[in-house]
Amino acid sequence: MTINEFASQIGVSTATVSRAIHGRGRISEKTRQMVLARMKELGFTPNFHAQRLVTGRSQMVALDFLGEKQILADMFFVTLAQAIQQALHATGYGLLLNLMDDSTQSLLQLRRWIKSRAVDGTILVAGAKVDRSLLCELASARTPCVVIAQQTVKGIPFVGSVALELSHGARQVAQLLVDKGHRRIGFIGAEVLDVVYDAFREELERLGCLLSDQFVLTAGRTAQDGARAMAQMLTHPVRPTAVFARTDTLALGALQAAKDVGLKVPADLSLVGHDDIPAVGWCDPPLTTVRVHCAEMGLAATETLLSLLQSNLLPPPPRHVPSTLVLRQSVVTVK
Amino acid sequence: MTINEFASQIGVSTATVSRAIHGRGRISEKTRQMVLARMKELGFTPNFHAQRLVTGRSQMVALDFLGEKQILADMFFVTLAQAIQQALHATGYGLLLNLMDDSTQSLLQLRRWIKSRAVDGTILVAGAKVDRSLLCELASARTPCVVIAQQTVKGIPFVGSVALELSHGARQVAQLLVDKGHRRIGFIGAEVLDVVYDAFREELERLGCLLSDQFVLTAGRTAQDGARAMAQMLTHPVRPTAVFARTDTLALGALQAAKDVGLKVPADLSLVGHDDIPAVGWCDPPLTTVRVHCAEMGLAATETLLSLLQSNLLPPPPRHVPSTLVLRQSVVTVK
DNA sequence: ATGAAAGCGCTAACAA
DNA sequence: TTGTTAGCGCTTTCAT
Repeated sequence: MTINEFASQIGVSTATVSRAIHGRGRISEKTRQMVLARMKELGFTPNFHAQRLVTGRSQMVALDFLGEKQILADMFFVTLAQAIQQALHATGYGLLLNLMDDSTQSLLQLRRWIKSRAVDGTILVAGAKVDRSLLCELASARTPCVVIAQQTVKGIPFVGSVALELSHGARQVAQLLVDKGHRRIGFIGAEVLDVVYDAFREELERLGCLLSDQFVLTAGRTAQDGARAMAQMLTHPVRPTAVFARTDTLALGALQAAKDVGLKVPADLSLVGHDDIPAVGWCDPPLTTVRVHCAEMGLAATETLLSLLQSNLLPPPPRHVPSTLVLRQSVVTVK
Repeated sequence: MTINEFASQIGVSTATVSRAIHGRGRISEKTRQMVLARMKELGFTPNFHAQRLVTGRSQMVALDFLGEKQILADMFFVTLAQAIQQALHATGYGLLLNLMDDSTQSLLQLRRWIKSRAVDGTILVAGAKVDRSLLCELASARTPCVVIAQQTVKGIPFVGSVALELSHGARQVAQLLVDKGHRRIGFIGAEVLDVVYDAFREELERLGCLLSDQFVLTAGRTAQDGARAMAQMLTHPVRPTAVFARTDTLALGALQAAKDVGLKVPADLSLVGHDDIPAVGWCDPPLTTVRVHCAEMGLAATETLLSLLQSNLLPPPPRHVPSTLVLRQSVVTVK
């Protein structure tokens, strides 16, 4: 059923129907209620595309990972996407998903969606490094966009920013360990020594505790990598009393390796992970770790985007979502 | 830029541009290439909504979980959604995501999308139980829909079906255990004794091995639940030689509990999980488990939907995606 | 407060 | 082979 058929069936003009639907323009409350009631009764729903064509807005937002799904692990994704979708839904926007493996493909699709006006705005998940020129290009289409990344992005019109502040949790870990009296501290990194490592080392230094190079290892992704790193670290004549692993997966492997050489965690060795994956909640002992607040990130990104959508003029200030320490039972005061 | 402006700028009619874009209708290859080239040059992209309005098809598909996200765990979601999105992308369709918590809300949104023609079709993830009347209602809108569930759905026009055959993997586990000489076998269930349990028990019976009630426990979701169940099972004077846990999470807890009472896995007790979550690949020992093929499910669902989209006439036969056994190191021949 | 009518940008008959 | 034109279903002036 079209608005024409519907309007003539209930004996009003299409303009009146439209006014009743949107609640704007002059219309008496009585007619409005009548139209709304009969819409339900006759099951009339306006054609989405006709509305979009005439208003020029699609009421859709794209979510794109630019092929960098690894960086925000799978489990982060669901929480993030759900938070975004629900926040968008509340304001009548829909979420268009782009999960292409290849970032080039991903971008191609995104550009087409923007140029063809299929989406009004974009949420980009950028991981560690942000391609500023890409953002400038997107901005040149005058379509709002917000970037979730480890850094803030400023000074590009139409581009908002949500920064995942991993340094915060890392500093909290440093503080915790120093508070508990640890002085020989190890770090097991993922492929790259990143902002977490930097912040951790800096904070330790600030607290008067130097991170010795021999206790800093770059391991990899898997639990086996973590186990290997821990085993290697434990070959030193003077062992660390606490180890911070860049990911929970590494930490889990490290935990196993420590147990394998007869060490008790946390009695003989304190251990801290990062990410708060479910498994670290029920290993033995449950690991102290750092949590990334995905839902908050999603919400912040959505709010930023909605604000850009309403007034492209003022780019809202970057939002920060710090990671935070989750205390469990794998850290004790050093003997 | 609109098609009008573009067409007059390059000196042809809008019809010619449209023909060039879609490659149908009579048009010389020369003009076609020319138009395409100038499109790139001038950066003209047709307005999505105008196209949709006039063709009456939205080139969008909705993915909906009906608020039942628990059932397909988070990690399944990403693989599934990605497979679907990529398969859709290849045929020019976009994916509209619906992750609402509440199934009522979820349905409301879905109905609006369908009625307003915002989507051409739907992929529903239904988990264990399928609401047939709901499907009939959706079908009455004459919008294709495919259901991913544990059962097949047949006989509803416009409704396709992809069945996740968990019974297959369950039977493989039964066979494996019997092959390895196990006769006293335990089962740790999640909240409900489901198709996995049924198939497992049936297959055991078929192989001449009865599952004793005292070795069948209904535990819960968490690893702790699994640990508790295993501890209880091990209080029996005659212990099982092998245990099948309904989820890997339960199995991981059970593994810990077995170790805690001094049992070696698999030497003293064989253990099988279900779901193939990453963690079971790197625990000690790596667990034999059952894998659910999410990407295949997504692909099958998408193919089914696309076929329905092309010809609503013949509902394609239900597709089956069996779960399969993943052999690792937690099962040995019984002594 | 309500109605008439002019588009929104595109596709697809129909004409040429 | 190409152009002309009538819609697609809606919103929004501008009249009334």
